Amino acid sequence: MDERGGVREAVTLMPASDPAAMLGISAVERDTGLSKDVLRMWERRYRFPLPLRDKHGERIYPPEQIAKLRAIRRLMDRGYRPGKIIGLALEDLNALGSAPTERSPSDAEIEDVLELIRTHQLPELRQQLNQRIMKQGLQRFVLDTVVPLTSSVGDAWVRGEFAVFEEHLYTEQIQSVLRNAIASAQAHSRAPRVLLTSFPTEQHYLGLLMVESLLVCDGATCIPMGTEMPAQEIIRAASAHRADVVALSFSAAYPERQAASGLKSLRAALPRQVEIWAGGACVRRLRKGMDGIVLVRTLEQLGGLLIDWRATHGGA
Amino acid sequence: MDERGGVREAVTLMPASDPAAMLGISAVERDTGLSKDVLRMWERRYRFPLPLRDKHGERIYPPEQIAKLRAIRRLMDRGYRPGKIIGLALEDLNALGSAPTERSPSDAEIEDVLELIRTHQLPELRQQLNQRIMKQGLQRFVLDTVVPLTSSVGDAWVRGEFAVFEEHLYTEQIQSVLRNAIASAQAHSRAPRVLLTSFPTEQHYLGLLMVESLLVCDGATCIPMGTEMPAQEIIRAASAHRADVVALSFSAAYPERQAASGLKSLRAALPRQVEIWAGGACVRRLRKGMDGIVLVRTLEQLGGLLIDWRATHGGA
DNA sequence: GTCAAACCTTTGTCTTGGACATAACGCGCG
DNA sequence: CGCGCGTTATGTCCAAGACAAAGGTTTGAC
Repeated sequence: MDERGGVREAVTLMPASDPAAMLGISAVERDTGLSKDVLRMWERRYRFPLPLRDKHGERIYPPEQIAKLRAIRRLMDRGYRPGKIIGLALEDLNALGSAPTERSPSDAEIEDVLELIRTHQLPELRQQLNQRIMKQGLQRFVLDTVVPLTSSVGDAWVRGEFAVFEEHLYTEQIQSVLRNAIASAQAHSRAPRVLLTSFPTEQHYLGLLMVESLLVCDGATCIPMGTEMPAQEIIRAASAHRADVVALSFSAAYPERQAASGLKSLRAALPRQVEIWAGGACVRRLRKGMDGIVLVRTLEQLGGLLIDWRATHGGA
Repeated sequence: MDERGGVREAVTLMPASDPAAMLGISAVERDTGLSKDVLRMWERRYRFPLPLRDKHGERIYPPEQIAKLRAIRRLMDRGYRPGKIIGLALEDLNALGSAPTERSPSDAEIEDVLELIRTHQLPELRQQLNQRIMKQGLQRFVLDTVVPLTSSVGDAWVRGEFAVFEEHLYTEQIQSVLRNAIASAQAHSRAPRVLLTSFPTEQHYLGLLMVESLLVCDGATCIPMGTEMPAQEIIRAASAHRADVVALSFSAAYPERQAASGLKSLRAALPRQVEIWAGGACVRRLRKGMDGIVLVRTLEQLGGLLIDWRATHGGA
């Protein structure tokens, strides 16, 4: 009932857009992550988007508007506010977005992998990734390959160079490869015991997997709980599993404010000896530190944090 | 902004419920999967739920009502309609739900695993699962262990015997184990090429993983695309990867009608030589067969389907 | 000069009630 | 029985408004 993503007929005969690509408000909500309420509110306030209407008077969004909405959403994730950018043309938005493209040194190697995705060479992709793990070791693989690769894929996707399915396929393969590597590396379980998860609405799994990989490399004991864990449950789980650290991941799309307040109340509820580590793109944007919470701004820090923890708790 | 799951104060001083456990309408939507519109509509039509109001006049739902909503949702997934059951007491709902508990013969072994989850013995759980794979082989493991185990865990969860985090932890471990098994089993890639995915809003990943496991056991080439793939993308992906079969998974919660219409339009858009296999709890409820679509009512059928396919397409 | 409190602006969520599409049900007819 | 059809049950969408909370900005104190 909440899905009307199928074909809809426009009431007008404007040849502007392919009627097959028009989406209802529910489908746009899914596609862009902007709630129905927000879509209607923007229409009222900013006069964008201005969808057509089907024969029943319901909104149908042409693909151009959906593309622009996606671009806006992407910029908002980076901290822009809608009022400032909603008036810009799609190309200007894209320019804003791709401006700070920080290409890493090992450009060529990344490009090779992108090419495999582009040409749908699944076995070769898998092999290539496994080969890199072998060559670099899991730790360097995550830091030097997975991180830049994932952001390149994300960029290519918003620029329309990658289809949705290509991005999914990539994610799928990386997850598979990382899980396997984790399983192999996971042998001796030493302290600390780290509980890995994210808050509700935060579905990004890959970040958690990268963290788990790095922690396992350094011999920590991981308790992976998957995504979208309510605070109450995190507290119960930390106690049940005698966690020393609760590690939370926040993607760029996660609202900063929500992250801060969630962390604060979690801090208040957890015993003081349990550390909280917060990481991910959202955390990178937070200006101030938070009391009793370790902000992990880059994955490279993780190793050091482990060492610190062991130094502090070694005697205990 | 869309998250108000935190503590809220009730306007009344009724001692009926713990104010800390009250949730706003957004949180309830996430928790139950019932949209805000539906929650408000039920309140109008059926006089349930009847949430309290906070000082701003906004709905706050006490835990009892949330529990009942969850039970209703669960029954609806099994085909009940809201009007018939919304008047029942929570205990009656639970009785309805747990009535057809088909306990499998190997009860005791399942119970052992449940106990490990209950007592939070992560390494033992992992070991136990891996041991079973070794003993039974991947195929029997999926059919005889994962399937009944998963449904037992689900039942225990709705009965409140398992916490959310315990269920997540279980899911996490099973996925990890299955992925590893898939990676090991995946060697020679033979026909058919099977594209694995689900429609948008269908997030259940475990079903896909089980299917992939079984297919890999029989030497098929799997192209796992993850969940929530729009029909348009499935079509593009099938073409890009020259898929012979598109396999889709539908959990119990997926609306039947949506499944049927989605499958129909997908069938119309895909080339005739590409088969469509649809499986999952939702499909099991569908009465009639659909033209040009293979309904996989139980996972056991998969092996036979592969054999059939190869028999038909062997010469080509 | 720096920090913080107070204020203004922007933005998103919630509310109500109604309209309406359409799925599911149940009945009567071949 | 199985099929078609009318009826009921159910969910989504719409509109406009209220208001809280986040972000930014200005002022004031130290």
